[in-house]
Amino acid sequence: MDGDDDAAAASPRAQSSSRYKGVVPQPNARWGAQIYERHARVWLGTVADEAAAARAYDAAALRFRGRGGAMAFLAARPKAEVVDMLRKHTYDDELRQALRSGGGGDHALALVPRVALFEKAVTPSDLHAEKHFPPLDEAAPPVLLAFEDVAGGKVWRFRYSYWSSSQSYVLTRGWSCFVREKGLVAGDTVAFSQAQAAVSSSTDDGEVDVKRRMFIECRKRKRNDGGAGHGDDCCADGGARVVRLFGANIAAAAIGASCMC
DNA sequence: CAATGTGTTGAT
DNA sequence: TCAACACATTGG
Repeated sequence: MDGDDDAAAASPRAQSSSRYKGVVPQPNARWGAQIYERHARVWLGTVADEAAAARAYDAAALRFRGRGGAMAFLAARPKAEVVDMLRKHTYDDELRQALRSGGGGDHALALVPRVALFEKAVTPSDLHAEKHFPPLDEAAPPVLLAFEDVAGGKVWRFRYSYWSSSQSYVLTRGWSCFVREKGLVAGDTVAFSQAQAAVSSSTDDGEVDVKRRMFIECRKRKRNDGGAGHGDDCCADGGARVVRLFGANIAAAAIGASCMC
């Protein structure tokens, strides 16, 4: 470690680096924003607020790469994630959504003002998700809901439908993958939230639909056992445990048949 | 003089 | 493409 305690205050650029992309510390304890395009650096100016600099970069990124389409979409994502999307057959959906919301992905996710929807432990319980998610007619076909992962910005898509057999609303397709990849076990909680401000996007037809961006965040319960007696192995029951989160008792066959993992 | 943004380099 | 660092330039 370097003793830049007082140096950080006095010395120019000692303020280490920014956690935001395109944001660089300036000598006077201010922040500069820059973006690279075609081998050249485009200076976006200096501001006092680090977050403001991040927003400046965001705006620029949208301008420079917003209309880039799939190229930008791909460029903005780790190769592993793209491969992942292809394997899950969600590439088209996610690309469409990315293009609609404008931008190839924003790292400043944490800056989006959100309001909490609900939070629930991953355990059998009766959750009334229908009070929070978009209205779903019992007769209507299932819808796809997209949630942006607060940790990383990855988009998780779940099929949201009503099961008349159990008279409950459930998240099915995609949920087991989410649980597995996140390493969730019973006792952990998953928090749902949505952007405070609605986002309106116009479709090709000229229609304008207003949506709220929805977010998902994992909160792992503090673990107390050292790994012995692994009764919580999440793959043991094929993810059925987690689906019960919504009070539904999903059949293994239902997931297995359409499993995207 | 303080603030700014370009030159430049090394890394990913 | 990116950020770290140095420094020439700007302008009040």
